[in-house]
Amino acid sequence: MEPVPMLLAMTYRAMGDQFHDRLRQIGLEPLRPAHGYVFRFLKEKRATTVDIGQHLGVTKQAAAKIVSELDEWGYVLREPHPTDKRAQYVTLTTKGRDYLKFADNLWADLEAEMAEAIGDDTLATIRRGLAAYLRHVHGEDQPGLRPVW
Amino acid sequence: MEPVPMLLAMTYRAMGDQFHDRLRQIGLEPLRPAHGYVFRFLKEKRATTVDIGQHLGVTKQAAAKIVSELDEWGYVLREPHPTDKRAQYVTLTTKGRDYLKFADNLWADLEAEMAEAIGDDTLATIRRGLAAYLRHVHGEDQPGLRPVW
DNA sequence: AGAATAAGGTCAACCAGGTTGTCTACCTTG
DNA sequence: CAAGGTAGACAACCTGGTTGACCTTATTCT
Repeated sequence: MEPVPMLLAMTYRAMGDQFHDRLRQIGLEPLRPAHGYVFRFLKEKRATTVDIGQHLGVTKQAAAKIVSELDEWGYVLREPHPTDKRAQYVTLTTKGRDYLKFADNLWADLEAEMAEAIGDDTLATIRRGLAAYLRHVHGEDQPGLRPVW
Repeated sequence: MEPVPMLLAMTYRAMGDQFHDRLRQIGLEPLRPAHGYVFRFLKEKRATTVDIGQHLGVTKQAAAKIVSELDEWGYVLREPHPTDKRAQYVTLTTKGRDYLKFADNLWADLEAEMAEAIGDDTLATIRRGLAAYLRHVHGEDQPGLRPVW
């Protein structure tokens, strides 16, 4: 009997691989998951590199590396912080926002296919079940994403 | 709304972290997930380093590194292959088998707690749902575990 | 049988994605 | 206004993988 974590990991991989494949089929360069998480984070709030590192659960240095990649590729730019001369806000460029929108659609597609394969209700139960478990383990405070990837 | 893969990843982490913590509490040295997967694999079949690499989804060199660690720590030993003078069988020592048994119990505990937190039926649905999805994606041929870790 | 090719294992160089540690410039608080 | 904390850059290092070359033994193909 497969242990549950194995199922989780394999499903995660399977979805991620599909995502990656389709992105490439379309010719969009497939960034790493961490990049996607940064996009999603930046859509919500203006954030500094340190904020990003915290959200990702990595050191600020690691976050800085990711940010400067994204900058180099034109998905993001750093602008001076209005009041704090040390800090910089990292913000999504149009290219970044477009990528995110596209990726979100793709995720939705994949999820829809999953729903079709295993049933809407089953998928809904999985969602609720996992979310409930996470609440049970961590209480209300999310621990950041932390490198699974 | 959280994307599903995120839920999968976070749950995987959460369970893995708990496993790790408890193992350490008890004083058992916490090996990495890959080691555990090797144990589970070796319990079933006699295997060479190459087999292990294939099962794990990594190169034989990476597998060799893992195996020699396990050997060094006494969980495993290499014995000459009866008919093929190039090859060596990797087999579990008693220490390795004990570790595996212990770990399996621990996993069972964690899973039981999960069941308690979210309901037996929900957990069962998750199991079945994920397994069904994996079949749907890969057909019958398992692709090996591949580093999620 | 003998030659070409494939496969197991090891060694070595390298790479990616993190880490820690240190430094400077700036901010905040007593 | 001095003391301590924080954003960010730079550098050294670690881990867990990779690729490539090689030797030895097996297998396959004339």
